[in-house]
Amino acid sequence: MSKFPAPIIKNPQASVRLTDVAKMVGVSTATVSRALANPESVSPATRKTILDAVRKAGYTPNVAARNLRVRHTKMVLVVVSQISNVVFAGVLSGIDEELNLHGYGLIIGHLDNKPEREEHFIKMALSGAVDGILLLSLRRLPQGHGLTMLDARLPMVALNEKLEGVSFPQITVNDRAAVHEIIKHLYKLGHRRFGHMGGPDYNYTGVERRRGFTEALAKLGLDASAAPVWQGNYSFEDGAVFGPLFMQMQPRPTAIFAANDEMAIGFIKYIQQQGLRVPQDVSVVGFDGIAYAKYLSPTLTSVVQPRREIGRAAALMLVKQLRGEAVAADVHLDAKLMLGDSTGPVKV
Amino acid sequence: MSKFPAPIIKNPQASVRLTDVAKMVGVSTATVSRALANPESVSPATRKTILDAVRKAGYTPNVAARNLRVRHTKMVLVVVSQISNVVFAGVLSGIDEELNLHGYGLIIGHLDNKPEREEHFIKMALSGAVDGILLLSLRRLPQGHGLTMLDARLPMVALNEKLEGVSFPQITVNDRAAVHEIIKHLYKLGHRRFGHMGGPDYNYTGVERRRGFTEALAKLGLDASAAPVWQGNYSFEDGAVFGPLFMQMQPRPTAIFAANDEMAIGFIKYIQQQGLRVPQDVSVVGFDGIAYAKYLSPTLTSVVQPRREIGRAAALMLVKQLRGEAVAADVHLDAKLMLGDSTGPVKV
DNA sequence: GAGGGCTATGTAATCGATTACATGGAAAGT
DNA sequence: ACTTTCCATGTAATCGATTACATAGCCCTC
Repeated sequence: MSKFPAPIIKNPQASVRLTDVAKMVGVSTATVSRALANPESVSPATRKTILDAVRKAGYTPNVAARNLRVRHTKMVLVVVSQISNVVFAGVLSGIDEELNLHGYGLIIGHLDNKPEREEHFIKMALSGAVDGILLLSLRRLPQGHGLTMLDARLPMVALNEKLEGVSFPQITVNDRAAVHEIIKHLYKLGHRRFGHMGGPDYNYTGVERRRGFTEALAKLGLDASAAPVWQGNYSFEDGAVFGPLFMQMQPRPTAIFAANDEMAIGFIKYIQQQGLRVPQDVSVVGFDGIAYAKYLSPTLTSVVQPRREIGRAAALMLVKQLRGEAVAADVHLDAKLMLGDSTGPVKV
Repeated sequence: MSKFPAPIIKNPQASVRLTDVAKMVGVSTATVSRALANPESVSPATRKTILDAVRKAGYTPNVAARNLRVRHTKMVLVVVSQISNVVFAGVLSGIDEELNLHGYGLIIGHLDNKPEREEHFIKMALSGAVDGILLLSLRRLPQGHGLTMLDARLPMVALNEKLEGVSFPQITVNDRAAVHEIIKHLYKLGHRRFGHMGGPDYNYTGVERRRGFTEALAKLGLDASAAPVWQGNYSFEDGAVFGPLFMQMQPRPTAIFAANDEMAIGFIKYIQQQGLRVPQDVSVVGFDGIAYAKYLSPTLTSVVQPRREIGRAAALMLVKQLRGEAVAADVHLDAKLMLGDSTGPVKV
């Protein structure tokens, strides 16, 4: 058994080459190539003949050959930890949209929450399969490890992350400011005892949202160190896990800020089952503003992230680098507070 | 200004070629290539020297050159109408997982609900950028149009769709059987007046779920033609749109089956706002079994789709074709009814 | 009408791997 | 000792485009 089975080409004779078209028309391959890439550089008459022949023969240039010769692929790799995450999916849509506009294609490197897969995508990038890389919400790694080692090799942009000691631009949402807004809103409703269900601290968003929380409390003159801060992994399940912890507190916080919507939802479900009412007994705020938030009972107060814009901005920055243009060092976008029914005045 | 700007290579001299390694070691390029692809075919001594040099030089084979020569890319294109759809995202995860296992990479062709983009991916496939294609829930097109025209050119598999006059295998979920189960369940709870919020009829799932609905009613001896059947586009918004239609019916159906969860959720939200209670006043069933279904109030009765398995099965079938192995004509997977609190006995 | 410039096209090198075929030498068989 | 086989390696063709450079013909100009 051969180690390299022949590729299955259902219809081998159907593959038309540039040479074939050239022969059909009776010109050189150079002329055909030019007629396709640079129509004005060929006389109108030959151009027409060639284009007709191309259509008739169903010729499509072989990209491997082209890529080899021109030394780029017009492809971008975006490495993402989990595509089924709705926030990432939205960002991905934005990336795809913008890249498309500029003639670039998209290869998704799905880590599936297995950081060791980075190795595979590093190889891919090094092999010249893509012209640039987008890093979406990656787990922080020691400097120079993982995909960041490609820093010096390829144009890159990081999204939703703030990597240290790295020379490429990064684009983030101003999470901390959004958290300040949340806390201020709750404060105005009379809340003074807060709790936070935070995300993991191996990436930017988890850290920033937590930091925003303690900062905001301090700013309001409250004792941040007295506020319970739990740590979860952004799942419904972890939200539910915090439920019992919350229930047994004495006194309980009157307002909970969760670092993402899923945890907020899991938490609300749990405490509702315990007979508590939201927001009458506790106010709960999420983060991300996923579509489902509007359909829960109560609807969830959250922060809506400009997902598509994050993606587009990052893609555009990468494209600019690819074109050799200068790019801003970093970009910050703003998220917007979305008021729902899960927050209300503190119980008197 | 040149039409073809030079690619930006941040560190051009860093790109090591096979020849460079060969020179370093003092062997021919053939030997280096063999040491990498087929280690046993090279003497242990040279193998070690070569592998060391490869590591030291940081050499990674150029894929464009390889692809050109071996005439395949080890890449698969999956065309999907909307990646932010959670069902598709789950399927995508499964595809990615299985493909990975077999050494294939994944290029996602995102239509973003714009069918005209198919053209672009057809070109891509024809240009030899991928070895095979996966079609995920595509809009039905007249025979031989759109991506199905590639039927004779490349190995393909369709998911969640049943295209006509096409020679490649297709994998689907037995939606109709699942719908039968739903209706039977509701019937046992005493329901006799049913309504259906269907999906669009330009793809398989919409048609099948609607067909399952009328079939199931008929099987129970009910007058299917009397049951209201609306048509939506699977969105929350459309679910809400059916709300007023439902409200003004006289008499109202006591049970509503929605062709997906989003519509069910949008509908429930609307009628709850109108003061109706689910399931006391109406039972509602969704389809897909998205994670959020468990966190609504009431939790949603739905059908959980084996998303990951659909993806894996399809990917495996494609890989088999790619290896020239025989594959089953079509595959049907089963979905499982998931009971929630949105269904209950009919009001007496 | 000689020379310069311009346009349309052709010739052939090139990108960087893989691999069919050739070869030299060692091991094995007679 | 002589042929055969086999193993490790080398030589060079090949994949299919793009494009630098060369050239032929035409138009202009002086």
